[in-house]
Amino acid sequence: MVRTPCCDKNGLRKGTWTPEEDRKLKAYVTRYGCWNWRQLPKYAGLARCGKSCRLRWMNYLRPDIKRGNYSKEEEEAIIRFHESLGNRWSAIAAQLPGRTDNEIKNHWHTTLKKRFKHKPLATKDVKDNSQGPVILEDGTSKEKEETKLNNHLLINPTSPPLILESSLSSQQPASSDQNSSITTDSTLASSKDSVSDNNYNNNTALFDTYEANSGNFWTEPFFGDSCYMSSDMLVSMMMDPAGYEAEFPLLEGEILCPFGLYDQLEGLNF
DNA sequence: AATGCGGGCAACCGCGGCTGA
DNA sequence: ATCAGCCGCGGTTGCCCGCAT
Repeated sequence: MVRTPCCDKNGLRKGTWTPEEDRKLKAYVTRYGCWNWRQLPKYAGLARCGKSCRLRWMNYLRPDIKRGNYSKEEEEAIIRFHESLGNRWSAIAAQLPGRTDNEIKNHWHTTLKKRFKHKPLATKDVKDNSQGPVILEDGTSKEKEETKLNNHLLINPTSPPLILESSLSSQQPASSDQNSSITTDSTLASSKDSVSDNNYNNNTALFDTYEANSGNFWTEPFFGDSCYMSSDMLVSMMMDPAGYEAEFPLLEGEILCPFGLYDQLEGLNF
Protein backbone atom coordinates (compact mmCIF):
# COMPACT_ATOMS: atom_id res chain seq x y z
CA MET A 1 0.00 0.00 0.00
CA VAL A 2 2.78 2.34 0.86
CA ARG A 3 5.83 1.52 -1.12
CA THR A 4 5.81 0.73 -4.78
CA PRO A 5 6.83 -2.89 -5.33
CA CYS A 6 10.20 -3.22 -6.96
CA CYS A 7 13.14 -5.60 -7.12
CA ASP A 8 16.59 -5.07 -5.75
CA LYS A 9 19.74 -6.19 -7.50
CA ASN A 10 19.51 -9.67 -6.01
CA GLY A 11 16.07 -10.16 -7.47
CA LEU A 12 14.41 -9.91 -4.10
CA ARG A 13 11.17 -8.03 -3.89
CA LYS A 14 10.90 -4.89 -1.84
CA GLY A 15 8.09 -2.59 -0.98
CA THR A 16 4.49 -3.35 -0.27
CA TRP A 17 3.53 -6.90 0.55
CA THR A 18 0.87 -8.48 -1.63
CA PRO A 19 -1.98 -10.52 -0.15
CA GLU A 20 -0.44 -13.59 -1.77
CA GLU A 21 2.90 -12.99 -0.06
CA ASP A 22 1.12 -12.42 3.22
CA ARG A 23 -0.72 -15.68 2.81
CA LYS A 24 2.46 -17.59 2.09
CA LEU A 25 4.36 -16.11 5.00
CA LYS A 26 1.51 -16.54 7.44
CA ALA A 27 0.92 -20.11 6.37
CA TYR A 28 4.58 -20.98 6.54
CA VAL A 29 5.29 -19.43 9.93
CA THR A 30 2.11 -20.87 11.32
CA ARG A 31 3.08 -24.29 10.13
CA TYR A 32 6.83 -24.38 10.68
CA GLY A 33 7.58 -21.44 12.94
CA CYS A 34 10.36 -18.97 12.29
CA TRP A 35 13.29 -21.32 12.65
CA ASN A 36 15.61 -19.01 10.71
CA TRP A 37 14.44 -15.76 9.26
CA ARG A 38 17.31 -15.62 6.83
CA GLN A 39 16.48 -18.99 5.30
CA LEU A 40 12.75 -18.82 5.76
CA PRO A 41 11.79 -16.92 2.59
CA LYS A 42 13.55 -19.49 0.45
CA TYR A 43 11.47 -22.33 1.86
CA ALA A 44 8.30 -20.33 2.03
CA GLY A 45 8.54 -19.52 -1.65
CA LEU A 46 8.99 -15.84 -1.07
CA ALA A 47 11.29 -13.56 -3.02
CA ARG A 48 11.96 -11.44 0.04
CA CYS A 49 14.85 -10.97 2.37
CA GLY A 50 14.53 -12.53 5.80
CA LYS A 51 14.50 -9.18 7.46
CA SER A 52 11.54 -8.09 5.45
CA CYS A 53 9.69 -11.31 6.31
CA ARG A 54 10.41 -10.90 9.99
CA LEU A 55 9.24 -7.32 9.97
CA ARG A 56 6.07 -8.18 8.12
CA TRP A 57 5.30 -11.00 10.53
CA MET A 58 6.14 -9.05 13.66
CA ASN A 59 4.32 -5.88 12.71
CA TYR A 60 1.39 -7.13 10.71
CA LEU A 61 0.76 -10.85 10.40
CA ARG A 62 1.27 -12.06 13.95
CA PRO A 63 -2.05 -13.34 15.25
CA ASP A 64 -1.83 -11.57 18.59
CA ILE A 65 -1.63 -8.10 17.17
CA LYS A 66 -4.32 -5.73 18.18
CA ARG A 67 -5.20 -3.25 15.51
CA GLY A 68 -7.38 -0.22 15.55
CA ASN A 69 -7.51 2.97 17.53
CA TYR A 70 -5.60 3.49 20.74
CA SER A 71 -7.60 3.79 23.91
CA LYS A 72 -7.02 6.65 26.29
CA GLU A 73 -5.43 4.24 28.74
CA GLU A 74 -3.01 3.00 26.13
CA GLU A 75 -2.02 6.50 25.11
CA GLU A 76 -1.42 7.53 28.69
CA ALA A 77 0.62 4.40 29.25
CA ILE A 78 2.74 5.13 26.19
CA ILE A 79 3.39 8.65 27.37
CA ARG A 80 4.33 7.47 30.84
CA PHE A 81 6.61 4.74 29.62
CA HIS A 82 8.19 7.06 27.12
CA GLU A 83 8.92 9.49 29.92
CA SER A 84 10.86 6.87 31.79
CA LEU A 85 12.20 4.65 29.02
CA GLY A 86 12.76 7.19 26.29
CA ASN A 87 12.68 5.97 22.71
CA ARG A 88 12.96 2.33 23.67
CA TRP A 89 9.91 1.37 21.72
CA SER A 90 10.34 -2.35 22.09
CA ALA A 91 10.39 -2.02 25.88
CA ILE A 92 7.31 0.16 25.75
CA ALA A 93 5.57 -2.24 23.40
CA ALA A 94 6.31 -5.10 25.79
CA GLN A 95 4.09 -3.40 28.33
CA LEU A 96 1.24 -2.90 25.89
CA PRO A 97 -0.21 -6.27 24.87
CA GLY A 98 -0.99 -6.52 21.21
CA ARG A 99 0.82 -3.38 20.14
CA THR A 100 4.04 -3.45 18.16
CA ASP A 101 7.01 -1.21 18.67
CA ASN A 102 6.65 0.14 15.16
CA GLU A 103 3.02 0.95 15.70
CA ILE A 104 3.71 2.67 19.00
CA LYS A 105 6.60 4.56 17.50
CA ASN A 106 4.42 5.77 14.64
CA HIS A 107 1.61 6.74 16.97
CA TRP A 108 4.02 8.63 19.15
CA HIS A 109 5.50 10.62 16.31
CA THR A 110 2.22 11.35 14.61
CA THR A 111 -0.06 12.02 17.54
CA LEU A 112 1.23 11.77 21.07
CA LYS A 113 4.38 13.84 20.72
CA LYS A 114 2.40 16.93 19.83
CA ARG A 115 -0.16 16.32 22.50
CA PHE A 116 2.54 15.61 25.06
CA LYS A 117 4.25 18.90 24.29
CA HIS A 118 1.16 20.77 25.28
CA LYS A 119 0.25 18.68 28.30
CA PRO A 120 3.21 16.92 29.91
CA LEU A 121 2.53 14.31 32.54
CA ALA A 122 3.95 14.44 36.02
CA THR A 123 6.96 12.14 36.35
CA LYS A 124 6.82 11.41 40.05
CA ASP A 125 4.15 8.78 39.95
CA VAL A 126 5.94 7.10 37.10
CA LYS A 127 9.12 6.67 39.07
CA ASP A 128 7.19 5.49 42.07
CA ASN A 129 5.20 3.07 40.03
CA SER A 130 6.26 -0.48 40.81
CA GLN A 131 5.39 -1.50 37.26
CA GLY A 132 7.71 1.06 35.78
CA PRO A 133 11.46 0.82 35.31
CA VAL A 134 13.89 1.28 38.16
CA ILE A 135 15.65 4.60 38.06
CA LEU A 136 19.03 4.04 39.65
CA GLU A 137 20.59 6.81 41.63
CA ASP A 138 24.09 6.21 40.33
CA GLY A 139 22.77 5.85 36.81
CA THR A 140 25.74 3.75 35.81
CA SER A 141 23.97 0.46 35.28
CA LYS A 142 20.60 1.94 34.53
CA GLU A 143 20.43 0.39 31.11
CA LYS A 144 21.19 -3.11 32.32
CA GLU A 145 18.93 -2.81 35.30
CA GLU A 146 16.07 -1.60 33.14
CA THR A 147 16.58 -4.51 30.85
CA LYS A 148 16.64 -6.91 33.75
CA LEU A 149 13.52 -5.39 35.16
CA ASN A 150 11.74 -5.48 31.84
CA ASN A 151 12.68 -9.10 31.45
CA HIS A 152 11.43 -9.72 34.92
CA LEU A 153 8.17 -8.03 34.14
CA LEU A 154 7.82 -10.15 31.07
CA ILE A 155 8.59 -13.44 32.70
CA ASN A 156 7.56 -13.18 36.32
CA PRO A 157 3.85 -13.82 36.63
CA THR A 158 3.73 -11.94 39.91
CA SER A 159 4.83 -8.79 38.16
CA PRO A 160 2.65 -8.74 35.10
CA PRO A 161 3.01 -6.16 32.37
CA LEU A 162 0.50 -3.42 32.23
CA ILE A 163 -2.81 -4.99 31.39
CA LEU A 164 -5.26 -2.42 30.24
CA GLU A 165 -8.97 -2.88 30.43
CA SER A 166 -9.22 -2.29 26.75
CA SER A 167 -6.70 -5.05 26.24
CA LEU A 168 -8.73 -7.48 28.24
CA SER A 169 -11.69 -6.82 26.06
CA SER A 170 -9.79 -7.77 22.97
CA GLN A 171 -10.34 -11.15 21.48
CA GLN A 172 -7.15 -12.79 22.70
CA PRO A 173 -6.19 -13.32 26.32
CA ALA A 174 -3.62 -10.91 27.67
CA SER A 175 -0.19 -12.35 27.44
CA SER A 176 3.08 -11.43 29.01
CA ASP A 177 5.02 -10.53 25.91
CA GLN A 178 3.29 -9.61 22.76
CA ASN A 179 6.33 -8.09 21.27
CA SER A 180 8.75 -10.92 21.01
CA SER A 181 9.18 -13.43 18.33
CA ILE A 182 7.27 -16.62 18.75
CA THR A 183 10.54 -18.45 18.84
CA THR A 184 11.74 -17.06 22.14
CA ASP A 185 11.48 -19.20 25.22
CA SER A 186 9.99 -16.46 27.32
CA THR A 187 7.04 -16.16 25.01
CA LEU A 188 5.91 -19.72 24.78
CA ALA A 189 2.83 -19.12 26.83
CA SER A 190 1.93 -16.04 24.88
CA SER A 191 2.48 -17.92 21.68
CA LYS A 192 -0.11 -20.40 22.74
CA ASP A 193 -2.43 -17.56 23.56
CA SER A 194 -1.71 -15.91 20.31
CA VAL A 195 -2.69 -18.87 18.25
CA SER A 196 -5.97 -19.08 20.05
CA ASP A 197 -7.13 -16.38 17.72
CA ASN A 198 -10.18 -17.28 15.71
CA ASN A 199 -8.08 -17.55 12.60
CA TYR A 200 -5.93 -20.17 14.24
CA ASN A 201 -8.39 -22.64 15.60
CA ASN A 202 -6.84 -25.36 13.54
CA ASN A 203 -3.48 -24.75 15.13
CA THR A 204 -4.95 -24.70 18.58
CA ALA A 205 -6.26 -28.14 17.90
CA LEU A 206 -2.76 -29.18 16.97
CA PHE A 207 -1.42 -27.91 20.28
CA ASP A 208 -4.06 -29.80 22.14
CA THR A 209 -3.25 -32.92 20.22
CA TYR A 210 0.40 -32.58 21.05
CA GLU A 211 -0.17 -31.90 24.71
CA ALA A 212 -2.53 -34.80 25.03
CA ASN A 213 -0.17 -37.23 23.37
CA SER A 214 3.27 -36.04 24.24
CA GLY A 215 3.25 -34.01 27.40
CA ASN A 216 3.77 -30.30 27.63
CA PHE A 217 4.25 -28.63 24.28
CA TRP A 218 5.53 -25.48 25.92
CA THR A 219 8.40 -27.13 27.72
CA GLU A 220 9.48 -29.26 24.80
CA PRO A 221 12.61 -27.59 23.44
CA PHE A 222 12.27 -28.10 19.73
CA PHE A 223 8.60 -27.63 19.18
CA GLY A 224 8.28 -24.88 21.66
CA ASP A 225 11.28 -23.12 20.30
CA SER A 226 10.83 -23.16 16.63
CA CYS A 227 7.73 -24.81 15.40
CA TYR A 228 3.99 -24.72 15.54
CA MET A 229 3.79 -28.29 14.32
CA SER A 230 2.71 -31.11 16.53
CA SER A 231 4.82 -34.23 16.77
CA ASP A 232 2.04 -36.27 15.19
CA MET A 233 2.02 -33.90 12.31
CA LEU A 234 5.78 -33.99 12.05
CA VAL A 235 5.96 -37.76 12.23
CA SER A 236 3.33 -38.12 9.57
CA MET A 237 5.26 -35.74 7.41
CA MET A 238 8.50 -37.65 7.87
CA MET A 239 7.13 -41.17 7.65
CA ASP A 240 4.60 -40.56 4.95
CA PRO A 241 5.40 -37.42 3.00
CA ALA A 242 2.80 -38.20 0.38
CA GLY A 243 0.13 -38.68 2.97
CA TYR A 244 1.16 -35.55 4.76
CA GLU A 245 1.15 -33.61 1.55
CA ALA A 246 -2.34 -34.88 0.83
CA GLU A 247 -3.54 -33.65 4.19
CA PHE A 248 -1.60 -30.40 4.23
CA PRO A 249 -1.03 -29.34 0.64
CA LEU A 250 2.11 -27.34 0.05
CA LEU A 251 1.76 -23.78 -0.94
CA GLU A 252 3.05 -22.66 -4.27
CA GLY A 253 6.83 -22.58 -4.14
CA GLU A 254 6.95 -24.07 -0.68
CA ILE A 255 9.43 -26.80 0.20
CA LEU A 256 8.22 -29.60 2.39
CA CYS A 257 10.82 -29.74 5.15
CA PRO A 258 13.29 -27.00 5.96
CA PHE A 259 16.91 -27.65 6.80
CA GLY A 260 17.38 -28.11 10.48
CA LEU A 261 14.14 -29.89 10.94
CA TYR A 262 15.71 -33.23 10.11
CA ASP A 263 18.54 -32.56 12.53
CA GLN A 264 16.08 -31.74 15.26
CA LEU A 265 14.16 -34.91 14.56
CA GLU A 266 17.14 -37.07 15.41
CA GLY A 267 16.78 -36.19 19.06
CA LEU A 268 13.17 -37.25 19.28
CA ASN A 269 11.90 -40.58 20.43
CA PHE A 270 9.12 -41.85 18.22
C1' DA B 1 -14.04 19.77 -9.38
C1' DA B 2 -9.22 20.37 -9.02
C1' DT B 3 -5.22 21.04 -6.43
C1' DG B 4 -2.12 21.32 -2.50
C1' DC B 5 -0.69 19.83 1.80
C1' DG B 6 -0.03 17.43 5.97
C1' DG B 7 -0.99 13.25 8.67
C1' DG B 8 -0.67 8.41 9.08
C1' DC B 9 1.63 4.31 8.60
C1' DA B 10 4.04 0.36 6.31
C1' DA B 11 8.46 -0.71 5.18
C1' DC B 12 13.50 0.01 4.56
C1' DC B 13 18.15 0.92 6.33
C1' DG B 14 21.93 0.70 9.23
C1' DC B 15 23.83 -0.18 13.56
C1' DG B 16 24.75 -2.75 17.71
C1' DG B 17 24.36 -6.87 20.54
C1' DC B 18 24.51 -11.74 20.96
C1' DT B 19 26.12 -16.27 19.95
C1' DG B 20 28.74 -19.90 18.15
C1' DA B 21 32.79 -21.43 15.61
C1' DA C 1 40.45 -13.27 21.48
C1' DT C 2 38.56 -12.76 17.08
C1' DC C 3 35.38 -13.10 13.47
C1' DA C 4 31.16 -13.99 11.02
C1' DG C 5 26.29 -14.64 10.88
C1' DC C 6 21.96 -13.57 12.61
C1' DC C 7 18.56 -10.98 15.00
C1' DG C 8 16.38 -7.01 17.08
C1' DC C 9 15.91 -2.23 17.49
C1' DG C 10 15.38 2.63 16.45
C1' DG C 11 15.56 6.16 12.95
C1' DT C 12 14.05 7.42 8.66
C1' DT C 13 11.76 7.30 4.24
C1' DG C 14 8.15 7.68 0.99
C1' DC C 15 3.54 6.88 -0.64
C1' DC C 16 -1.56 7.03 0.07
C1' DC C 17 -5.49 9.32 1.77
C1' DG C 18 -8.38 12.76 3.58
C1' DC C 19 -9.16 17.40 4.39
C1' DA C 20 -8.80 22.28 3.40
C1' DT C 21 -8.68 25.77 0.05
